[in-house]
Amino acid sequence: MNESAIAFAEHDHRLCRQTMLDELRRTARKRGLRLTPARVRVLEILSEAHRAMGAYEILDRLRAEGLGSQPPVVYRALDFLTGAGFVHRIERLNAYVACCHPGGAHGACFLICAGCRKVAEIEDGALDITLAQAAAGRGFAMRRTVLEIEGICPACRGGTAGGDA
Amino acid sequence: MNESAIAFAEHDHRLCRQTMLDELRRTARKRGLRLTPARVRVLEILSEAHRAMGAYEILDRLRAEGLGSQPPVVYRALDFLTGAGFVHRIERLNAYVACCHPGGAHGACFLICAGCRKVAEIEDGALDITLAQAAAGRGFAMRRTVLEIEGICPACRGGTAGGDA
DNA sequence: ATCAGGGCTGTTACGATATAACAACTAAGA
DNA sequence: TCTTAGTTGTTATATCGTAACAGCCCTGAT
Repeated sequence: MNESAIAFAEHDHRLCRQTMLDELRRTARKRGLRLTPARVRVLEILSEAHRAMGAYEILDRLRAEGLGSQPPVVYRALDFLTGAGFVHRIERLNAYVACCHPGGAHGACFLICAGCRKVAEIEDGALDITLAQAAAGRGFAMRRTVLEIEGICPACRGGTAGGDA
Repeated sequence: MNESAIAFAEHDHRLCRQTMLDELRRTARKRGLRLTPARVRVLEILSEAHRAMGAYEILDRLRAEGLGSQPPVVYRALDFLTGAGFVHRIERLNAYVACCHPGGAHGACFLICAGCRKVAEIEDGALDITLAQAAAGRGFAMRRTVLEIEGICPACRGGTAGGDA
């Protein structure tokens, strides 16, 4: 779960989902957060996809399963999961993606493939440091960062599709 | 016009606007772009503000001046100016800001002050390089970047207001 | 001088994303 | 058992953005 850009590599999504849900339950117990069906299901949906999904796209799934039918349902679940560190919002896409290394606050950077629409979250210490320096050097107190790189992922570059790995 | 984070420092906004417009006219002549009243006025409005403005906020101004009253008017002007490199979109805010060093394509990074809502564009070579390396090292072909740092600007930190410098 | 075509404008209509507000319910602790 | 904080369901609406099309105007070719 900690390789570079795992989302772009072939792997078992069911395992991702399971790991993620275990982690969510553990965190919830530890911090006294309440898990509800909609919250759990939204994280499941996102962690199987490895791509950013729009709120209304997620809502359609919930609706089909009888877990809610109005926008606030999904936005509330997303707020909860974002606050708990299990979901990130991708500003560039107005969409949401499951976090690859949940558990703590961390500066995230995303690689967004314009070919297959997958989104990979990367951790890069050098990047975090450079960014912190850029802000601090200008007397700016950094609070939250949005780092999103749009481009073409290895699979799509290679022509090996990348469709729904 | 090339200092760090000029938007956060006291300075004469009329000069900003004038410099910007001169540059726009020069570029337009050179590249055969057509300047229209709405396009010029949108850049004027943005370059006096030094903050991100929503499209509908700009539209209200245009409307008051008889330069157009429907959303497509302002979105078309913004598309033009963005394409020409004179305006950037701030994804985090769904808003637009005048470019501080127009003329060429460049990786931009923005400091967004949560206090006074001003937005400063910075150039940082180290940041550009680190980012390029982060992408390249993962086999990802970078095309466009979104770098936005939310926090508190020097003026707002100091308590010296920062309201409408 | 005229006319063809590309680019721009004005407008209607609509789609997509997100939130405010409030009443009703539920679970956990006093 | 009662209280209360948190959650849900729902209606309504705000905010942001675009498709589509008719008409205008400049420019360059004839």
